[in-house]
Amino acid sequence: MQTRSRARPLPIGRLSKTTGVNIETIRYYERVGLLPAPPRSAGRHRLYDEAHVQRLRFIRRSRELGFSLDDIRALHTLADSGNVACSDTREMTLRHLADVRGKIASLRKLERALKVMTDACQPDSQRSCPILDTLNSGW
Amino acid sequence: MQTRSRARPLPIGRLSKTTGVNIETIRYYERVGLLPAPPRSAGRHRLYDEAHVQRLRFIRRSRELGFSLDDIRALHTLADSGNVACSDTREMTLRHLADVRGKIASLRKLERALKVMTDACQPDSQRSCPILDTLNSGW
DNA sequence: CCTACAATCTGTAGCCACTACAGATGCAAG
DNA sequence: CTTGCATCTGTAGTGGCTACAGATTGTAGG
Repeated sequence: MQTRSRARPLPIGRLSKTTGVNIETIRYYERVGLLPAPPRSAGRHRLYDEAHVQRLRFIRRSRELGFSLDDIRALHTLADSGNVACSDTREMTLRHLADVRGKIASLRKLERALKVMTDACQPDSQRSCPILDTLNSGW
Repeated sequence: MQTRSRARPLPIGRLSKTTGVNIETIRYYERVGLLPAPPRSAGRHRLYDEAHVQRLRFIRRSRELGFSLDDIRALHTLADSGNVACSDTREMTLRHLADVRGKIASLRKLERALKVMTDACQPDSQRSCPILDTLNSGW
């Protein structure tokens, strides 16, 4: 196979397709310093290589796990620092996990409250709407 | 008791304190047409009455239940329309409930993935960081 | 009545993470 | 060389606030 030879660089549209990240988002990541600015063609079109593909996949996966762009910047710094930095990433991830669990807990509270309201709101309760009553007077 | 006499109007700071809504947020709600513009003093300071207090409490409670400002506008319209509109509010609330449940489900997926990562990342796994490995190569 | 000082005013800009244009170029296939 | 898609830059919008700056107003104490 010849894929070990230097791969030809990808324009932004192909990078977008292979990584599943929107073109506008890729340019946004470059603007905010998350993805390094690639070299350009003579006509100023961006030309990406395999390292950019890896970097962008890292970013996408981190976003899917709910990390903020600041978190991802920190993860990049750790990953690039050479030393393993496992305890740092672990700490970040645990913080994020705690955050996610907090969000789940408050959404569950919400879910329960909304369920109580819709359960109370039956077609035969005609003289007032329990949902509006709740919103008007608290619960 | 004399509280049945016409209550004296509240300036924005008192409205903020009695409802727990930030002053800037109150003005924002007025700007986006969620809270009706109150009468003003000679010096253009806003003067709120009891109806505003009720309206703002309604908004705050709806926000706490996760309704968007657009949802709340719709709820106000329904509430003000005179007829009970129970089926409409119920439908809105059910939609919102489904949305909340969807969010809970995806946060739970996230939670599981993050837990797997932090569990794999033990102090004795020295040669590479499982978290960074996951972000680099997928899972 | 005057003076402090607190409260409020308007208008604008920032936050996060994108997304959506407009209008001007570049590039590659036929 | 033409056609038509891809890409370029720059700007503005989204939701739901929040944070100023700089000017005015309201009010309590002396």
